[in-house]
Amino acid sequence: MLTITDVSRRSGVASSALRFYEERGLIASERAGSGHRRYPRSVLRRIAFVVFAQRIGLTLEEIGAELAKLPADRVPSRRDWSRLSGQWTKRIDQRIAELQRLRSGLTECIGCGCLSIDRCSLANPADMAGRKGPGPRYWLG
Amino acid sequence: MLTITDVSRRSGVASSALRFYEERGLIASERAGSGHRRYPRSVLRRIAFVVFAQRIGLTLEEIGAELAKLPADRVPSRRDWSRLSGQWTKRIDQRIAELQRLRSGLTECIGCGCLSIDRCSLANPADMAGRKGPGPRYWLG
DNA sequence: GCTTGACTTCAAGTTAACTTGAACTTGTAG
DNA sequence: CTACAAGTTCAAGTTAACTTGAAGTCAAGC
Repeated sequence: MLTITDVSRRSGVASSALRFYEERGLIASERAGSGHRRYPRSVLRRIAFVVFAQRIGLTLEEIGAELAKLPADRVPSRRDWSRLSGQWTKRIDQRIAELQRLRSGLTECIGCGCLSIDRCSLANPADMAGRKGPGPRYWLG
Repeated sequence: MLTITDVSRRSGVASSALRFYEERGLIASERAGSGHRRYPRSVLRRIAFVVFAQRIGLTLEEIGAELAKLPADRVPSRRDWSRLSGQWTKRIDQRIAELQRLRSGLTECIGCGCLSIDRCSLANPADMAGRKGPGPRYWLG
């Protein structure tokens, strides 16, 4: 069993973040008699999954939903993990496609002078117009 | 000259956001005798640039720095705009490359079982380890 | 026995990019 | 002339993902 500092060092995730993840139900810990956290080795893979998923662009809430699909009664197998990440390929491809669209817009659109908002579909794509509710635009990408 | 509501409707950007952009120095306005904002048509292109740049992943601060490179004494030409966006292609390509790296990691890495943080370069890439200072990891991607 | 370091909880602070609300003024249609 | 929509400023709230600080407990070495 590992202490929180052990896990932090091995995962590169700060211990404050580990406590935060626990609060959010992403990881779990047992407690030593003293009340200190003790982690099984398997938590490292779970944390790796979280970090990986974040890089891809999932929110912690989404990640939590994914992790909830894992079997609770045993340490997840290789197969369990790969089932989870099956959906990600699609998501990555979508994002790549958007970036490529933006990329071609750079030459075609800004270059040609059509970047005038109402005529240019790149400047005001559907997912932009379709946003609703408050909150920073940043989170809606 | 356009009112703030005109500009908001034509750009799809809320008027509160337009005032915010002005406060940040991204756009400017003249004032009618009443104190109400009046915008020249050219502001629409400037706003389009901001929106576009955000989709690509630049922060408002970075965008402001780019916009500062435009000539202040005249309405920017097509050429002026395309000079600015010249750097973006590189940035987009880098992001696409990272996503593709992550994508192949999905099958190669999670699938094979090496997603164990210390052995897996995907779970702990260089740019991740190299982060320093406080603040949420989200902003450092 | 005592200090030092690791751990705990809980509340509050940080960041970017806005939005919302309050309190007030201006413009326009009837 | 009177509504009422649209504009203004300024302060404070919102979101996600954490970090930081306070105040206290636990463990190991000298």
